[in-house]
Amino acid sequence: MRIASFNINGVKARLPRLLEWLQETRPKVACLQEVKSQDEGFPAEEFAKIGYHAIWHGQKSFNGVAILADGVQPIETQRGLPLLGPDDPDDDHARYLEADVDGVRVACIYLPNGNPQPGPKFDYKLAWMERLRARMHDLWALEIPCAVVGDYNVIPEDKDVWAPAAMAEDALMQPQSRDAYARLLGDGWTDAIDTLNPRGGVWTYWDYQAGAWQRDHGFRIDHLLLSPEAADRLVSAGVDKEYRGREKASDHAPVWVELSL
DNA sequence: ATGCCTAAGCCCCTTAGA
Repeated sequence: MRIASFNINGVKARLPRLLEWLQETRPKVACLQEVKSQDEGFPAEEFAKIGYHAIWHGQKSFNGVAILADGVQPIETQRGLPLLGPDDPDDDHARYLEADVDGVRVACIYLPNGNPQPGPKFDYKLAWMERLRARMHDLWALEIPCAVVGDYNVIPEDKDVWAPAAMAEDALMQPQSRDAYARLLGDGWTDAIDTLNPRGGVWTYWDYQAGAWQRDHGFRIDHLLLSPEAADRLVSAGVDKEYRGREKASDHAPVWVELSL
């Protein structure tokens, strides 16, 4: 079973590219981030025409996540991250959606960017990561194959960025961001792409600016984290890099993992 | 030290992204 994740940067602007990618790579599950559309504007019929059923959590202008499944309806299990307590500030961003597809629990995340740091946006990012960790503890306890995939907006290590110095002040690679990500791995989750490419040098994002794509100035922030029951069945994982070079591309490339289920 | 693109909104500038 192939599970893919793609930060599409606008579902309407990206629709032809997105349909093309789905038909060419045919993932069983496709998690989308930065849909940038309200619920009523989500083009579910376009996906249905090519055999994909969908659930989505939209928002005006930015954010927005969706889960598509080939030939089956994803069964929604959670929308938004549960708050950690009465003092936890309410979170109205559309950044988390979770569903069962053919016995696999799939969570689609769009983790906050956090820039500029320090500041309230960075605080929001770190708080969101704590809520995510709590949810992942619950997912872990299910003891079923589970994949938490999406745009984590964290560069885990220096080997995951073309020039660490160029990004030193960015929220994506602050020690607090990295520590929070490392805690997820410390809990036992498997970073599929890193496991198969331990030396690094794998990018999933290239900025639109300053010729970053042409110069291969990228970094890795789109991750696929697997529970032990899924990691035991890890066959391969990778980046559909060529889609970043196509006409009207997103600034992210799709990532995917193949499980023997 | 700054801007370099791109998408969306109520839309010819601002916000957000990373």
